[in-house]
Amino acid sequence: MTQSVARGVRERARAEITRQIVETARAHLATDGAAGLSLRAVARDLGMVSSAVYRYMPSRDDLLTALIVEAYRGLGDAVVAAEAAVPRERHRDRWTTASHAVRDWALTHPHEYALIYGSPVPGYAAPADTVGPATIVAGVLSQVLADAWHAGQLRPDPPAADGDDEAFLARALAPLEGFTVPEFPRELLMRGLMAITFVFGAVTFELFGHRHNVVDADPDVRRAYAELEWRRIAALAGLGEPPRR
Amino acid sequence: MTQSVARGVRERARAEITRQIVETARAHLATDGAAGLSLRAVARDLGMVSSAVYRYMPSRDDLLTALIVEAYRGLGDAVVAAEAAVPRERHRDRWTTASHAVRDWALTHPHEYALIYGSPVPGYAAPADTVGPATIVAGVLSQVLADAWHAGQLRPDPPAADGDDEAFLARALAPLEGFTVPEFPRELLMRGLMAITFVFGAVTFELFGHRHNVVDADPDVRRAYAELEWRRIAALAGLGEPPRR
DNA sequence: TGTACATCAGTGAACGCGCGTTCACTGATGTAC
DNA sequence: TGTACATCAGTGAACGCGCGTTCACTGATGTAC
Repeated sequence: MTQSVARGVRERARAEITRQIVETARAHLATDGAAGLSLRAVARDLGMVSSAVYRYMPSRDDLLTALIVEAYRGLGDAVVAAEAAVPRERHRDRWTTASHAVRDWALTHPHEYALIYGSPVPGYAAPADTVGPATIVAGVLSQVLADAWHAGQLRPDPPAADGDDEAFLARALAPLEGFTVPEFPRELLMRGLMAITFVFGAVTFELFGHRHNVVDADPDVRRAYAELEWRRIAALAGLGEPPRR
Repeated sequence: MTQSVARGVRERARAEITRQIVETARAHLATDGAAGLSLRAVARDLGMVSSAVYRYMPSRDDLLTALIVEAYRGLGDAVVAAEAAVPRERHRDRWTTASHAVRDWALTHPHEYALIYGSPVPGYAAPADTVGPATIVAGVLSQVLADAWHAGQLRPDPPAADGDDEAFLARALAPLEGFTVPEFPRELLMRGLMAITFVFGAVTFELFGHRHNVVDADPDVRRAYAELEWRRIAALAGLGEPPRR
C-alpha cells in the first residue's frame, strides 16, 4: 500500500509541475508568440533554474507540441460543450452555435489560435499526437451536417452537381472515405468542407486584422455580422432556414 | 550635368544594394520564417559586415515592412496580370482566374504568403505604407462583382435578405461606404466579402497543412478541386453559370 | 520500527551560439571652385 | 584640368543580451529488508 500511495504522491507532483510548465508557457505565448517561446523564460517564471525544466520536458519542441495539443483540446472542448447545449433537431442552430464557439474561443485565446491555425512554426514538424485533437471541431461540424442528412433536411441550393463533378470529387476526397455517411453525395461533402473552411477562414481573417476598416469594430456588431455569415455559409452546405412547425 | 549623373550613379548603387538586401531577406524568410529573420544573417550572405546594412536599412522592423510591402505587391501583380487576360464580360472566369492566381502565388511563395496572411509577427505593428498594397487583390475581386452587377448579371441564389438584415448590414459594413457601387445591395456586399474571405481561407488551409488527409495530395487534383470551390463560392456571391449565347 | 540503499528533483556552472545596435574609424568617391 | 574639401560606404570592435542543452553535483524523498 505505502509504496503505491508514495508513488502516487510523486507522480502527482510531477504531473502538477508539468502542468505548471505548460501553463506558464501558454502565458508566454500570449506575449511573445510561438517563435519567442523559451524554456529559460518559463523556468525563470516558475523560480526554477533552466536545467531543472529538463526533468519534465525533454526539449523545447516537446513543449511546443504540448501547447499545440492543449490548444486543440481547449478549442475542441469549447465547441463540443457549446454545441451539445442545442436541441439535436435544430441543425442550423447547432451549426451557428458551434461556429460562434470557434470564434469566441479564438478571440479569447488569440495566440493559441494562431499557434494551431496560423503560420506553421519554422523547423517544427507536428508529431502524430496532434492529429486526434486537431479533428474535434471539424468532427462536430460534420456531425451536424450528417444528422441533418439523416433527418432528410440537408437541401443545398442550388441542389446538385453534374455526374462529372461527382466522379471527380470521389477521387479528390478519397482520403475521407470511411469517415463519411454512406450515400452522402460528394457535392454535399465538398460543400460541408467549404463551410468548415469558411468558418476558420473568417475567424482567421478577423483575428489577424484583415477586417480592419471593413467590418465595424464594435464587438457586438461583429458577432452579429458573424451570425449572418454562419447562416449564409450553412445554407451553402444545405442547412437552410429551419423547418416551420 | 556631371553632378546629376554622378548622383545618379550613387543613387543607383544605393537602390541596387537595398534591393539585394530585401532580396536576400526574402530568401531567408523561406528557410527561417519571419521571426527568424536576422539582419546579421542577411549581411553575412551579402559579404558585408553587419553594421554596414544600417547604411541602407534603419532597423530590422523596416526590413520586415519592406518584405511585407513587397509580398503584397508581388501577389497583387500576379492577380492583376492573370485577371486582366480574361475577357471583361466573362465575369465568372475572371473570378476563378483571379482566385487561382492567389492560390498559385501562395503555393510558389509560401513564406511570403504566410508573412502577410499568417500569424501576425509579435511585437511588430504594420505601418500605413502596407495598407495600399494590401488591398489590391480584394480590389480585383470586388471589381469583378461590381462589373457583373453593372451588366445586370449578379444573381445571388437564394436571392435576398430581409429588410432587417439590410439595415444591420448598412451599419456593420459602414467602413466600406464610399468604396461601393451606388445601389449595390448590402446582402450582395456581404456575400462578396464572404467569397473573398473563402478564397483566402481555402488557400491558407491548404498551405498550412489543414487539407492533409482531406483532399488528395496530387497537385493537379488539388487545383481542379480548387476550381470547383471557386465556382461554388462565386455562385454564393451571385456569379452563377455564365449566360449562354 | 529502523536502517542501508536507490531514485529522483533541483543546482550552478559552463559551452557555444546568435542577435540588434552603436561608435569611432578609414578610404574611396563625388563636388565646388 | 587640378586641387581642397565634403560626403558617404563600409570596417571592426564592442556592449549587453538571450537562447538550448549538457554535466557533475547535492540533498531530499521513497523502497526493501
